[in-house]
Amino acid sequence: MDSSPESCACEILDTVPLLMRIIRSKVRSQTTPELSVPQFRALAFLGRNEEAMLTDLAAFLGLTLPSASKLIDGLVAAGMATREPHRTDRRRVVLALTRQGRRKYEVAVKCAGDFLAKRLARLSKSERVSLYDSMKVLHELFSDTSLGDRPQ
Amino acid sequence: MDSSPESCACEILDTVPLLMRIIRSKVRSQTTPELSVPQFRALAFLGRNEEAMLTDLAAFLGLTLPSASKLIDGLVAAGMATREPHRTDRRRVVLALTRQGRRKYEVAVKCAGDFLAKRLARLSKSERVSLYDSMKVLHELFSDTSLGDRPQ
DNA sequence: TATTGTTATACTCTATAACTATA
DNA sequence: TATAGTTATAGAGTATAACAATA
Repeated sequence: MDSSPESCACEILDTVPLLMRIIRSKVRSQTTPELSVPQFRALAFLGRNEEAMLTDLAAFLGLTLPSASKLIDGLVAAGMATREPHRTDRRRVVLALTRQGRRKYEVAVKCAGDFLAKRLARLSKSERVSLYDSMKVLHELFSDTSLGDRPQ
Repeated sequence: MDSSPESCACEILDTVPLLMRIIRSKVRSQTTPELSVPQFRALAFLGRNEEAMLTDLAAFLGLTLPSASKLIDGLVAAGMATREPHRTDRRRVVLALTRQGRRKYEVAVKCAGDFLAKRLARLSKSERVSLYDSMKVLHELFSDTSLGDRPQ
């Protein structure tokens, strides 16, 4: 069994896009047609970041400020997010999820998680231990990677 | 250390999107501004599928036929793909990569692979063995998943 | 009649440019 | 002068509808 860095990289390139397609499909089944993919990613970002401002969100999504602003228009109109002026710096807006927005996000993630867990139950205990460890290792190894991202 | 199916699913949901962002970023750095993401995915599909017809590609990309047709227009104009009439069934078109298109795809994948491999070299041998096995297991476990995909 | 694909048209998403307001 | 955000406008990308050609 080959386990060179190159072979591992190949396996990751084969497997990660497959898993991502599955996750995206399950998430979308719970959010479309209400939310676009970028809107859902915004929901996820706002769920993890308290008091985010528009510039933060735009950077995360790889969008320009005008595009992020319009995207938030949609989330606010859908009752998923709020846009408030900042208390001290009145140039900023403070973005947050509504209760409904948070719930929508949690339900979608749970749907994907349930599907994965059901499949993972087919594995042996030792396979799952190895898998769990490997995911932790990967997360640690790549969590500091900076993405030379769009927009140009 | 918890290794229930649910915990494993959580780790996958944390780690896979992170890895996917990294892979996408590296691939894009080699293909933009020439190719859009769907065009690159089309390149990958045509690289893996000989004699593909337009309907196959549209299904894989989750696009309608008109959208897939326009996307191929772009790849043909860029010299990355060819569109020929089928030999016996003259309703069909046969899609294929040009040498340049194949090369573009291989270079982009190699760039992402090199980045991953460089990082993976930091791991111990035993960590890589576990990782390699886990990727194989995941690939096997989810390779038959059908995606209830767009378009509507 | 069903299948494969294209053309015509409209809508959504995103970017650039220009602007307002605040620090 | 620099920063945070919005409005106006134009360009990609995608969908639906209507069509042509072939099986």
